[in-house]
Amino acid sequence: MLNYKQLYYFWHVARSGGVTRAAQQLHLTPQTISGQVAELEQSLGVALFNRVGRRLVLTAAGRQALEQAGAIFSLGAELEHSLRHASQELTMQVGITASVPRTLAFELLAPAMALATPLRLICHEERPDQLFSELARHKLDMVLTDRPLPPDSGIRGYNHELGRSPLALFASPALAAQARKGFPAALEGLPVLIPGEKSVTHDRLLAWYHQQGIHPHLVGQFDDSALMKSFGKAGMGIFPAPLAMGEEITRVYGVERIATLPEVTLSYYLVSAGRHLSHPGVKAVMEGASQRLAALENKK
DNA sequence: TAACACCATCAGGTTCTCAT
DNA sequence: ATGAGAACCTGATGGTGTTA
Repeated sequence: MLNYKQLYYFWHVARSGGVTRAAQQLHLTPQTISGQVAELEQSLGVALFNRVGRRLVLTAAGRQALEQAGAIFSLGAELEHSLRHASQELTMQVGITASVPRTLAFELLAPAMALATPLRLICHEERPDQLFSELARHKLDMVLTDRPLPPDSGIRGYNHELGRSPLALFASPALAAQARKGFPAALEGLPVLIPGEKSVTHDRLLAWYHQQGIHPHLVGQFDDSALMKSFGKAGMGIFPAPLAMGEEITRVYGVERIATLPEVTLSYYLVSAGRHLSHPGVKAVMEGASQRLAALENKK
């Protein structure tokens, strides 16, 4: 029978690069770690490390063990997390990247708040890589993002597409009127506000301008989409947003929709730590998403 | 090249848990 | 209460890397 604790010590040694560092992390002495790893090797009948000088180098078996141990501890954490939450008030920890419009995030999360079991929602906004790392450590139940978790990120997570919405361009009434006269050629020379470089919209919009043979006159770049809209409201420039947000943007910011760009579609994703969505709140978000997005687009 | 620091491991003892 | 075994400790040792 595999000793879970010994495997855990091995996992720490392999990841930290040595017995001493692993001992520091685990608040144990190196002797204990070394002894337990040696026992694990003996019980498995295979060397997990080659002793090269005073360094420990993973053998092929060690690399395989490291990879599978990661999956085992991830499952263990998932089990612990779900059991702990089963006996407590249901909470849902959500990470939201800055590039997801806040109103859209609200609409997507709303089905979770309508569950029969009361749920406490805790939202976090961080850089995508930080959110994905928190998700992998089971600190979050899901991440809402416009850019899926890359397969080569080394982080364990599963992308679930929630829905798509074409991109639309908005501006203050005067600027919008100028842009509409002979759209899209009329955009040449008109000021543009653009989301930050980490946003998918940033790349897609610039590519669209390039395709149309128009040189965008960039006057501002914003990680915070609400700030970009405020500048747009003041007539500082044309700005992009998903069509699904059109009704809200025109109503709240008093701007007008210039045009929809059907060839530029934005996707939104729910990223979960496990393949199956066991959390009822996460499940509700996933199930209600396409309906919510469609309802938003019909409002326009 | 010698001195030193660092690291892994061995030996032997203690503490804790669990079954009887 | 007691004994067995697991887990951990301290002290010591020897090998290796670094630096003056």
